[in-house]
Amino acid sequence: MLGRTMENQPRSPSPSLVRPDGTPVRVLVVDDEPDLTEVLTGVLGYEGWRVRAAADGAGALATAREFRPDAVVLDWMLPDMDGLRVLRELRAELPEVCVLFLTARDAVEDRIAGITAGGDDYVTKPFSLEEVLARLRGLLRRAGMARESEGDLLVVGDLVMDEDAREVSRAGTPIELSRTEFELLRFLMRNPRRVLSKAQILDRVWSYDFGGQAHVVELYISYLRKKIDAGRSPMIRTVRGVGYVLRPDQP
Amino acid sequence: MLGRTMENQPRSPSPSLVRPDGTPVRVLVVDDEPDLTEVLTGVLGYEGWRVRAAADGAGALATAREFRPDAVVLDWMLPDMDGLRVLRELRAELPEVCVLFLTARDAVEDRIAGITAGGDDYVTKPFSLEEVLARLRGLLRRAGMARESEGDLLVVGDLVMDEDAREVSRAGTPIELSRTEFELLRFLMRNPRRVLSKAQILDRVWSYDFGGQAHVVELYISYLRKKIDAGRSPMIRTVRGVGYVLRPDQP
DNA sequence: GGAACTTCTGAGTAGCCTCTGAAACGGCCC
DNA sequence: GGGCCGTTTCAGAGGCTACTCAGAAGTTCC
Repeated sequence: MLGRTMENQPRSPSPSLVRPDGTPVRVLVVDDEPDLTEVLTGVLGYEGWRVRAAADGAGALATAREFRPDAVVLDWMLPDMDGLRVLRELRAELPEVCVLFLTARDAVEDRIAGITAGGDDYVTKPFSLEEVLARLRGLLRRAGMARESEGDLLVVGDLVMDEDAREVSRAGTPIELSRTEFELLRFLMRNPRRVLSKAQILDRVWSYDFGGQAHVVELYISYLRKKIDAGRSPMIRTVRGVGYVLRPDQP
Repeated sequence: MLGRTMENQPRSPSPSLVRPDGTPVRVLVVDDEPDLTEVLTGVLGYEGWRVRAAADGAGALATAREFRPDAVVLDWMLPDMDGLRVLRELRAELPEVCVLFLTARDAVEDRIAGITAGGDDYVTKPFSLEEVLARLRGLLRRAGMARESEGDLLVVGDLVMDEDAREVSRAGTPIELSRTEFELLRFLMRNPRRVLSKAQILDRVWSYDFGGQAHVVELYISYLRKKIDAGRSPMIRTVRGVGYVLRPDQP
């Protein structure tokens, strides 16, 4: 189900990635499902990036020519063109652009081969928004649009996350996390000292087609607490009736 | 798609090779199959080298004159010219250039063997991208464009790989690897502490025309583990739902 | 021409991960 | 204090991922 919550203004936390000249990164979203482009453009805009959308290959190329994006989020199956062809024509125009493909799960083997070798990447539908954001950040960082403060490390208090290595440690001791636990923690660590509602968490960390109950968030918070706060001073706080915050002990 | 020129900043793994003056190495890719040049220019650009492409002998010579590459990746069978002739004319123009030939498996191996006595090299189609990269690095290194940190040795923890000698050892005891095992391990060792997805591994280590399933990666990881991790503390870790990491025990 | 080796496919299996449902807990308001 | 509601935790089912084995096809080397 798309668009459970949407809060749009560009937000305060780190504008994480900017171009060398200081202007915000530009992203073009291409998908023929309006719901999906809407959510994606919403979130990307909220993250402080400049966003445009297109619904098909022709529109994508036309927009790209004028908008000159740094990255493109591109559906593999478009009504008018094959994903590979769009990629080629994009590259002809913008040699340095990064492309993140969106594909159906079963279409993965369907000749996407070689995509990751050239630095591009893909995620399979249904995906979580956090995943798309993370991949996009990774692509841009590796393409030289870096400037993440702590050399690719997320740090909140004595909690440290290395996204590339997928390692997490608190006060030096390593912590093993499952995939969902990791993504949940990443979302929390990207928004420290900020209360996040369960709906927000569900929208970002779980796939957009998740049909279950918001109860899973509570469950996974509980898992995380056991691994992260166990014995130590608690970093994950509950705000009754509102949501959760990640807060370092020493402010 | 032609000329994904890419002057990317240093990307994640080591910027491996640069010219004496500090500028990135220049490589010219010559092949008449667009798919192939596309993937090759993609990878080489991603590795931080400056890349140009040409589709035939005439184009290659014209581009070379202006681009002045340090190395050329050259298909032996071009639509307009014989590989040998291209080589000669290239050398007339750029005496120092390194050439890596791409050839069909059965084609003229002995003839090429004679040519490569002069310092050039060749790989047979279908090849893996890791192999092309490794050969190219080798050529440039021998041509004095070196500056690889550990004197041609890859070292991760107590694991050591000598690429030229094709020797691997852990904690001093030598380990025999098959060709694919070796290339897989080389890719892992070139990206230590970084989670690599099966798709990434497949795209780099297996030939570009491989039509099988990502399941082979699991199989070869299992082979590698038996030889490398047997009895010792495990270096190859599985990250469920994501991929694999090579991680030294003591960071 | 055969033996040894390598690469890949397919099937079976073990174990992890995710999610549901239900029960216990605890704050908060009346 | 009692009841209510939101939260936490437990236990377990089911699905899915990754690992392993066995064997077929291809390759290399004698």
